[in-house]
Amino acid sequence: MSASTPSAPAKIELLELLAALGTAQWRDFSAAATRHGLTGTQAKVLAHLGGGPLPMRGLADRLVCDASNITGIVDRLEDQGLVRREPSPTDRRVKNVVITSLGREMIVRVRTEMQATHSALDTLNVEEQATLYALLTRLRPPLEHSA
Amino acid sequence: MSASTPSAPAKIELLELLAALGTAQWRDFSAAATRHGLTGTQAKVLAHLGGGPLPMRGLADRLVCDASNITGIVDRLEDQGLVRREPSPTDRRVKNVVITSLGREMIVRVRTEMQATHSALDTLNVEEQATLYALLTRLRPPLEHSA
DNA sequence: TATTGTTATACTCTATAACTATA
DNA sequence: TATAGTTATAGAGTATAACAATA
Repeated sequence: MSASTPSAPAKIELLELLAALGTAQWRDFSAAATRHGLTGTQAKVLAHLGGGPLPMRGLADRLVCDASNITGIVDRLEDQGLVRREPSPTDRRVKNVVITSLGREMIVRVRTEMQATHSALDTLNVEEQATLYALLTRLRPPLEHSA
Repeated sequence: MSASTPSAPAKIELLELLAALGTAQWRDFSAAATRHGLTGTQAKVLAHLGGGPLPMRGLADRLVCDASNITGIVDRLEDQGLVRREPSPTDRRVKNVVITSLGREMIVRVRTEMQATHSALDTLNVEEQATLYALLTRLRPPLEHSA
């Protein structure tokens, strides 16, 4: 049954494979976060803050959710000492969310504990990983602006 | 073979690309569901029931969540006439969840309205889709048992 | 006037624990 | 004893609407 020649898989199959993989990937990430006392969303926020501070509004854009939700999410992260709010020097309406050193340690730990995803990638050799990366990169832009 | 080999992307980059894609894919699916008055989870249940009836417990396994959650989820779907509960003929403890014809129409509509994902796939030619499908298939098994 | 962040509200999804009716 | 489904509860994420402070 396992056809070694995929001979143009139906689009719908590729779509659902992508969906199944995405779901599993998120589950893996969330499970790793839970092991460290975080929710998947909280860990995702920490990951987004790794590149530098972001205003509340910027986080809402990245999570693709209403801005009102960010208040509570950042509250809970701040309670755990993983981020802190800082007033913007240029716009007194804005609060920048900064990841703390503790938050940085946390997201590193979560990332290194995504066992399932790591082991899955190990089934591909370097050249295959490069091919996959190239194809996924071309898929990314249109999907990113989906919402 | 793509001429542009990105010189062995770091594993972490491939990982995050996969995560970003999975997130976008789920967002696209959820948005399509919302346009039809469903949540992403409700639409996912309908998708799982497309292959035939499943007991409550079977749905819990597929959604990878506690069985107690399924009661409410199926309740809300039943209120909308998209599924119905049927007693199992062989085990009086079991209730099989059956998708209705209305439910079937609904999930078809949701699937055909995943605009972003469809347009993303269109950026790849048939051969590239086959290559991607083959690579993702090899990634699937270990990821599926992640939780 | 428009934007940033917040609050209040309501709904859905989630896990845990305890219960029932079956097996 | 074990399993299927339910109920009760509490926490988290989500959208909507309204508000104060600032631009």
